Amino acid sequence: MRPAPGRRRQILDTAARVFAAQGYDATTVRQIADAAGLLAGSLYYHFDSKESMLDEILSGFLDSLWTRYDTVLAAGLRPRESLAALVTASFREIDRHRAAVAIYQKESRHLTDQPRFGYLADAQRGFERAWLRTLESGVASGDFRTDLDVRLTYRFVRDTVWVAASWYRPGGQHSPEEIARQYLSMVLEGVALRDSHRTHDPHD
Amino acid sequence: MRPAPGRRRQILDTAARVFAAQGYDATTVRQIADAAGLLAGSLYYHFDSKESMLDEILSGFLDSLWTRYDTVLAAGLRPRESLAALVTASFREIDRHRAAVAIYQKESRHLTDQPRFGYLADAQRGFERAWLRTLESGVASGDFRTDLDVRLTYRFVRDTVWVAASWYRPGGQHSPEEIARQYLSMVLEGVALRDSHRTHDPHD
Amino acid sequence: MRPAPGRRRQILDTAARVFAAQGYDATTVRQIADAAGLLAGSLYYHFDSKESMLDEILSGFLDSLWTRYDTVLAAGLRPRESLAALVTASFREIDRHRAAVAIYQKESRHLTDQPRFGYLADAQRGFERAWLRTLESGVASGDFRTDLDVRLTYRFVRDTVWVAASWYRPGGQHSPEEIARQYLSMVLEGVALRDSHRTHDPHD
Amino acid sequence: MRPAPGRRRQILDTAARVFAAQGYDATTVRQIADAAGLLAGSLYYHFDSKESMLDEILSGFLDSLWTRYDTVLAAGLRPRESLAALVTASFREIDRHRAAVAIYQKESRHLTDQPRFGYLADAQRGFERAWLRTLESGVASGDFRTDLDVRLTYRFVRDTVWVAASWYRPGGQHSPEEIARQYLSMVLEGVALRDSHRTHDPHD
DNA sequence: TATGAATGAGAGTTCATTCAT
DNA sequence: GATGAATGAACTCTCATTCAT
Repeated sequence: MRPAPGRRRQILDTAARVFAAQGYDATTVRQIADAAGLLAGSLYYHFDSKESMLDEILSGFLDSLWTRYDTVLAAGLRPRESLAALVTASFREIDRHRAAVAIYQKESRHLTDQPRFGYLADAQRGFERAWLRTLESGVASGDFRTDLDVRLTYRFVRDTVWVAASWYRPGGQHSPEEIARQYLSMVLEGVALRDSHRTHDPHD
Repeated sequence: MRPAPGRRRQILDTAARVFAAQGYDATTVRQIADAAGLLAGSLYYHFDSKESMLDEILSGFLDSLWTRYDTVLAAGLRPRESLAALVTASFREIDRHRAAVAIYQKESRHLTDQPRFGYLADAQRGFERAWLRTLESGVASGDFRTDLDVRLTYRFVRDTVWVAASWYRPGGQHSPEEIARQYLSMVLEGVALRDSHRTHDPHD
Repeated sequence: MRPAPGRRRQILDTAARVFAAQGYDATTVRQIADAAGLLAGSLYYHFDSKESMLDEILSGFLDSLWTRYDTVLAAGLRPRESLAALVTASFREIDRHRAAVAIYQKESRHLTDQPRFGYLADAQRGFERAWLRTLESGVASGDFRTDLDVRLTYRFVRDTVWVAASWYRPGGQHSPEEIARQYLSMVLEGVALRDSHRTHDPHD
Repeated sequence: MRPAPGRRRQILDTAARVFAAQGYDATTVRQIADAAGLLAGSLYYHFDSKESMLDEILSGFLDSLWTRYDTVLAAGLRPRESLAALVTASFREIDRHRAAVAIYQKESRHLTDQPRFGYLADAQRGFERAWLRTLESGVASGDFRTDLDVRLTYRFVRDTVWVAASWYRPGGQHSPEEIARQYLSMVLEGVALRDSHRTHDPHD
């Protein structure tokens, strides 16, 4: 009698894993069905198209991500702390939705044109606004360097975080928080040795 | 009026552009043919298959890239200079082979399994060796920080450079050298403001 | 109303008929589909490929044929009876698998090179062994003539039987047994009139 | 200045060889061109289509064959000698036009429908008339057996000769005349041993 | 005579999707 | 909820043929 809410989720997770591994276009619904243990046709009882699976995967991930981002942005933290919180939140989402993140990175660019995926462009604009605001207020407050192109810096920070999804394996030796800390250290303090590194650990 | 030794190249460049924009699997040979100004079937006069176009695009790019990397690695530079030279060479290649780089990033992961694209895995191992060696000798020489996970740093530097291909547009306001300089500054010195930034420009 | 375990068979029989009539290469899967009453693409729900249909047709025929031949060869008949039994069995198979036999004759020569159809060469060798053994023991026993090249005779008997598939129509005026009897009479006794033919029918 | 009459012939012979080996439909004009040492497009300087090559091969063979048959039929031989002469003429043609004969046997059945190849049906009817007349006059003269179905006997004799083309290799150990003699002996006298075989060789 | 490049029709095959059971 | 069979559009690729050079 239960409509089996778990089955849907399970199929969707399977689909996400396969999409992430092979690419959306290169994945056939049969492969998803095989991996989920039913026949291709049966998927259409749960979803009305392959595209709608993709849609649900991506929008689910973005919803979850924005919930976290909004919390951070609403907290009124100082620029450095805000940036740290955004990065940490991002790595936590990579940890939880690794497949979705990988799909997002591979497919989002050419999906944004389709009306159905208009929210991808919205999200993109949202990211840009959030990061830029954080960076600019950091520059204003004297937390961040002035001599860098702020758009370039924005891209640098953004990419720096998200590409980690392409190699990060949940359950590996690094926790998302640990990775976030190291990434933040590199982004903020740089890779080159300097005096401060000799005397004390630059990250708390 | 020459019967076109360049026709092959022109078709290949077109294919690369379309692959980069839409993804390899999502691109049809008709789209390539349309963009190149001939019929789909006519492509097969010049190339064996869609896959062999991809092959030629990727291997051409990697050959070119390794030629530059090898020159840098053979120069015996000090770690900081070596890293700077590798980054600059990378941005120059991104500038020259933007489409190929984008394709490489999107498709290489799932292509490495196929024997035909085995050289992708070779290249990957080569990158790893080159970057790690550079970073490790920099750590040993006191140029780079000791408190960072070197593998993590390798991935950070590597990805940080290559994702730029996803937004970089040749002919824009930044030359590859200029972008390389700013990236290097961020990677080496960090984004956060510190004393040295106040008094003088740490790069050039 | 059964969902059709017979559908596969029916499609395969249709394919065999079309292959026999037009030749394998000249037959399109669309023609097969039309004749079977479905769309071309739907054939691939039942079969892997056009080639696998051919494979199944030929191997099915050869299996059936060898079942009969083995029975005859294991019976330990005297050479004349053995030859008669092989010929009769052959005509019965022609009657039952006319299309497959026609395909076998037209296509087998150039298929034997392909690994997938290696069993065709095996069958060929098996035929040769069976017929030669029968003929040679008949020569030894004094049943068959000594003055003929035994390999030439083997080919004569073999071909003489199988080409009949090219004009034989099941359900015509001659039963396979009747045709076998007349063929055997011609092969064994010849077409020319001789004394024995004047006085009595040499074959009962 | 010579239009190179030899080149045409050479290409046509090459085409015949390839058609015979692989089947007409399975042969591409490129394969013919490769084997003849020019490019596919260049064939169309000599012939106006692939089909016209086939046409020329088959009609050339049939013209040659009928020239010989007509000579035999016009000679007013007695039935046995006439049959012997036809069989011998056939084996000589197999020897001279092996490829054409093989093509004729494989392809003629489904070509007869096409208007262009109407002469194949004519030839078929001509064969039937010639052989039947010979056999019937032999039956009437007491040379051939009465107790056999004359149409079946016709097919038997006809097939018996022509399938030899499928294995005969010119320049092998048997001359066409030798093969004709043995075939005639089998067809006329049979394979079974009888008194006459013990005392003298039935064929001169 | 031959080449190189292209055409255009059609081949085998794949695949998302539908639907009666 | 799931299956088995089918659809129909689109795909990659092949190939006979054309034609300017």
